[in-house]
Amino acid sequence: MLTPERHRLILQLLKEKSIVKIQELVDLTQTSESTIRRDLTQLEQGKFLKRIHGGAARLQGKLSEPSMTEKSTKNLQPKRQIAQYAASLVEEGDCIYLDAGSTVMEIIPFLPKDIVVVTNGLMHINPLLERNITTYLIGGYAKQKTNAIIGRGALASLEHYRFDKCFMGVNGIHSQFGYTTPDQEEAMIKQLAISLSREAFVLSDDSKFSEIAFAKIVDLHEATIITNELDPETKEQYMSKTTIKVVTS
Amino acid sequence: MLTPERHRLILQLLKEKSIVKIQELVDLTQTSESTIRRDLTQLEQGKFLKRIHGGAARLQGKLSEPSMTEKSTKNLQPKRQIAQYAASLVEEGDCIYLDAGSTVMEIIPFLPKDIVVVTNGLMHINPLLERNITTYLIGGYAKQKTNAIIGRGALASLEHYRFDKCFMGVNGIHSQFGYTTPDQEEAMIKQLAISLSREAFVLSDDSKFSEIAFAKIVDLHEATIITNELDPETKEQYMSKTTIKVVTS
DNA sequence: AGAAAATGAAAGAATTTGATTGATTTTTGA
DNA sequence: TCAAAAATCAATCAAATTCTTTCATTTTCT
Repeated sequence: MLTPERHRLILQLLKEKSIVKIQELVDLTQTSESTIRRDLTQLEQGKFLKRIHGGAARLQGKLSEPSMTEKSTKNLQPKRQIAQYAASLVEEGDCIYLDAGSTVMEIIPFLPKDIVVVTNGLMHINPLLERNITTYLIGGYAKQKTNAIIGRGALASLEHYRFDKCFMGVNGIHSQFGYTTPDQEEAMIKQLAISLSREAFVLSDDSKFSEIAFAKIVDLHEATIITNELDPETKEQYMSKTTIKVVTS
Repeated sequence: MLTPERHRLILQLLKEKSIVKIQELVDLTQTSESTIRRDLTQLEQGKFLKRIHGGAARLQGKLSEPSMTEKSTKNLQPKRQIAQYAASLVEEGDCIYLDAGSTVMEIIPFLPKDIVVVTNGLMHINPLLERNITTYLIGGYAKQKTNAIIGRGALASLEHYRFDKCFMGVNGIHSQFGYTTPDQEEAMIKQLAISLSREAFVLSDDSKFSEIAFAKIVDLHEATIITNELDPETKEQYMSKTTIKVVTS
């Protein structure tokens, strides 16, 4: 991994955590402790962070919102592992579709730069543009709650594209009904995007496996699930119907 | 657990409790009594708290209150005056187009709620959704520099709409060539949006009137210029070709 | 290929930590 | 009130962790 890439990852993590341990960064970047130490030294010289014994701390960041943020960061680790693996599937030159949603957003820092991204996720735009990734946005109705573009116009807009791969988030995965999401409109977008892709991937941490179905959106056969730990019973239940890639820490 | 992280937890607990016992902190941080004592000593030296027998107490003055940044006075900038007037032209039930750009964005706080907005400006989305205004986004290529959606897809996406009014920003206004903008792609979007509107308005403070033309985008006849002060000579120069509404303070 | 830069590993120095000990303070109970 | 008991405290030390420095190896650039 290139130096600027590592630096970017480190600073990104610091935006969320305010304090990071060396070991976390070693895991995140898959490099040695020495390299991380060198990175931290450089970043400190550039006044991007402050080194502390055992890791690094954010400089100007807000120290005053631990309760909510702290909780979300604990749930962030599996999400990020999944995202990192998913991003490794993307090859240079690919044209990919990114579904709206926080899980899928985690992919962005790990994506190669020389690709084209199409998305209906408003939250994705800034991180993508900051990385200088060519980005197309689906047109249509802007839904406030999920920051997604949906509706009839979105479907029409989406139809003009074809994708090498698409990465979808879901609210739940149901062994019989398929991937579920509470909004029929969003479901239609997801389904269309999947049908426009040569390969489809669903990002889901284990909490999403449940037997509560809201809206059937697509048969399990058509996509690969990328998830973290999964108890054997659940896995067996799904394995006959779909491909499951389990990302371990 | 890293030292600053413990310190943060201790101070946070002190915000809620005003007095904390050593044992509470041991439980909270999962460390030893010795460590907590050392932490308290350090935090007392830094004047963050006062040690008391059995624990620590919050001290009176709150240093941690970064005084709220003073909201801008009632001194309305020209941009805002123009925006406020422009917004007053919008009636309930209207469907309007908002061009990308910071000048046009100023309109948003003044818009009536019961309208439909279509835009190619990524920066507009959040303020619009926060006001619960129904918002549609044009699809297409996301241009980083101006945070605008442009390109062939954007034109196609735009074509499906019709507007009661549209509000455009410009880089310059040229008496002969018309409204100018440095990007041909953006110019095409602007031109199409204007042609799809029953009425078109151009928002421009006086600094935009200049004789430097980059790209002609539309005849002056088709739109009304909303601007602030304008010297008589300039005004006369344009008046025969377009409608000018001058907003005064 | 050769030079320059980046990387990973290792050794010793420095820091942090937890347990212990004895001193000090607070509480208890007659 | 006073002394014993209990709780808290500061000081110390050894173990664990982390840090810096150094050097050989790999990668990258010319």
